[in-house]
Amino acid sequence: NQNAFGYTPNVTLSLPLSAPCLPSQYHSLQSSPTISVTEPHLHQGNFDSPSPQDELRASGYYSSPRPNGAPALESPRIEITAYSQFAEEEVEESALPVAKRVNSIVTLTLPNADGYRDPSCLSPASSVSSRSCHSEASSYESSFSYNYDNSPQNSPWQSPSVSPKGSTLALPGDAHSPAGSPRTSITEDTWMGQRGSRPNSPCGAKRKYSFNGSGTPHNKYPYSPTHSPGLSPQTSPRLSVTDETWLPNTNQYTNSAILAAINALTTDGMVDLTEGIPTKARKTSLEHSAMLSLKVEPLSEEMGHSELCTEDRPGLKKEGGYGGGFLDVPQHPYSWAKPKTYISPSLPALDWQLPSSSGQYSLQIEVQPRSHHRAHYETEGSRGAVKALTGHPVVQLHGYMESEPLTLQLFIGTADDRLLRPHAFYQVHRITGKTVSTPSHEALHNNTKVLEIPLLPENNMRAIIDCAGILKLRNSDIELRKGETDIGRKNTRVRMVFRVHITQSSGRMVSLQASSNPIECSQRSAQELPLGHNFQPDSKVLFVEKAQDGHHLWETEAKVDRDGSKPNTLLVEVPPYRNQRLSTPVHVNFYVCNGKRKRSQYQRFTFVPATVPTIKTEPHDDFDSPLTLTPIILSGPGTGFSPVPPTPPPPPQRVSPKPAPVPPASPGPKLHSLSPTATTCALPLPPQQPLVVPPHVSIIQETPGRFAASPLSQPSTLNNGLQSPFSANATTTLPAPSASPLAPQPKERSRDEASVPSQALSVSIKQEPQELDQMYLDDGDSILSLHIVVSFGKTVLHLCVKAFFCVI
DNA sequence: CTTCTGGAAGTATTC
DNA sequence: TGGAATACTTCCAGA
Repeated sequence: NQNAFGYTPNVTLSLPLSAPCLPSQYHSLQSSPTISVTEPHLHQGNFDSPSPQDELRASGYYSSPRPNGAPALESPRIEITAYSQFAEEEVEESALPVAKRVNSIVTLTLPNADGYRDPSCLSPASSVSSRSCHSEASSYESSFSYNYDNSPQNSPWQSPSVSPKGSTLALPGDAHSPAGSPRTSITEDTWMGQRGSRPNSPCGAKRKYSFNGSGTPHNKYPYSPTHSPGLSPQTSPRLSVTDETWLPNTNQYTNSAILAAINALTTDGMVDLTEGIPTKARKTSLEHSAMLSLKVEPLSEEMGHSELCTEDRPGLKKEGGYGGGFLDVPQHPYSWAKPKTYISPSLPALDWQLPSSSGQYSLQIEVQPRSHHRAHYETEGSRGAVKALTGHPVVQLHGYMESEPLTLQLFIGTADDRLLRPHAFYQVHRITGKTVSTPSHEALHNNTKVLEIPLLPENNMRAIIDCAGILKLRNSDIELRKGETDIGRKNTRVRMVFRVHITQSSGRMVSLQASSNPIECSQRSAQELPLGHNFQPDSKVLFVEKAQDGHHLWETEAKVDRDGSKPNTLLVEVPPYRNQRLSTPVHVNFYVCNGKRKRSQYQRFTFVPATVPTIKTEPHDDFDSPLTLTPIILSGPGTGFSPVPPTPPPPPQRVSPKPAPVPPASPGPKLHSLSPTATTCALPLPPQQPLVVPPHVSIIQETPGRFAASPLSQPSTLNNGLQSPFSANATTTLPAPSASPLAPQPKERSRDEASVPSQALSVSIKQEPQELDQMYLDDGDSILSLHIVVSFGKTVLHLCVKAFFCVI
């Protein structure tokens, strides 16, 4: 657990405090889980792991993971969190005239040498072109930016109602004061110079990827504290969590919080006591406190924003300053002038786990992004928007009947085995241009860039995400940030995370979140790893069973049928389980291997007793929708390939993410949807079905996302996910999952198979629709063959399952 | 001329 | 400890 929750962004210090009069509206947020609400089990795909900690937090999704397992405090509290430099920038950009803004940025205090030259604001990251620092686009965007900085999450001291310049209530560091105070100036040239030079690599020399960072030669650090482009020492939310992890005891923790508070109140400009020292080389409570800024969670946050607790808080939107004449830029097609729909002060931190549905509302990713998208560096031009197999990702909010438009937020999150959180090495990048149909604008939430997209009732609260690209930040830059514990190397998988905040008539706000399937962002990985394609002649498929202690109990290479394989297709025969007489389902894993370090993620495969003829494919992370069939032969992607000696080092076992309820299989003559979260095809099975090899093989594949709720009545050819009952999120990863070797592994899951009907052959697929090109059943030789053809970009994964039964 | 991409060379880290 | 293998970034060039 320590590892799993050892660090989490944000949160950290939770001190019981008396809550100042809080607006009821906000109070409810904190005190009631309703804000983010809903029962845990409803969140499929949003939780990475149902750990005890999670349970503890079940009552409020807002709470961040606590490494020590301490339950989140229910009462008002103050969180001490790294302050985001971005917030500041945000303010400036959105509230000040361009000229002024630039100037302000230029004068930002750069207490943190290792500051992350945040691309997001000053840089290319936020502009249409990643190469331009202050492009028109950038300016334009900023005019629409919300002032996240004012969010209580960022600073309890700043009131959203503060003037656009936020000249008052400056936080610990002047750096956060938009108005800007005397500081070292940073010109664009300077900025450019830094980022432009390859040597940017902070260390210049080889770096050690040790968490303690002791190996980081800070003296070689090229960045001068005063030159860092607007990076505040506090850095990311992760800092907090990290702090917790580092802090051995509560006392220290508390002290740190107090120090932080003191600093926040008395320091003019962040004073980094340890300035100059490599972040990772100095993780002491004191140090942290120095970098921390007070942060109040929703509940207590209000205290600092009481004035904002009213229905109308246009102030939060920069339009105030914007409309007030600060900026004279063209109006965006979409009017963001509906403050009511946006209440930043109460927005949950990005690292908080939120449900995808609550009550009548459900935020779903209708069309999943492709399994890989090459992210671009700041030194490169944009590499375009993230795409889906067919078009672009699509997100829709279901159950919302109001006429008020809402704002859909999008940020790039992690895709590892830990709780979802903003990815430190990737940022969403706004894409504009004639090919983009969806308006958007960028905002900053701590160190995370957030793309805000309108969700309009007239569009059925559905948005086509064709405006989001992914920017890759240099590992060296990020790793040196104070508090950053993640390493970038081989940490190239991300997820698009969508959020929507709905303010109900009661005043309560419901925040929902839906995360996409993992997306591989590195060029290399996308070209070499078995991502659903990239199958090579020597690719092999291995089945592995591991004991709890990690050692291998069984391992065998699956036989590949080259004759039956087609280009980009691997036809694999599921090997018989070592024990032909199972009494209970057995979980094993399989993966595709293209070479020594080129392996796909583990894919779960479950052998079940003959009485339960089902196959479920369970792709990694997020899904609940299983594909249950009675298979004998499983065909995968790739072209035929020859067996190779197995070489599987047991990858880290993944902790089961969200407790996805297994849809109850309902026996019936036809395919139909069994649950809102998964489409299931249930076919009646012959009473006594003869099974070959393994009496019954169960493949469970899961993927995060949503599914078509419509019943599948025609087990015939299905075209593209969108129309397929299996649509919704089909990802697939059967034989060739898309993942990096180091990527998260299949997590423990025991619930899935449990739902397998004993008398019905059920097939449920929950994958990216766009990736599921077609599915059809054909009756041949009394053997029902279920073919699932899933395309991964250029390649196609062909899953063929044959069973001795007939479709009725 | 700019942006989008696919490739791949050059550099940094690991093995 | 040096070379090979990998992974990460930066460049190039064509569309």
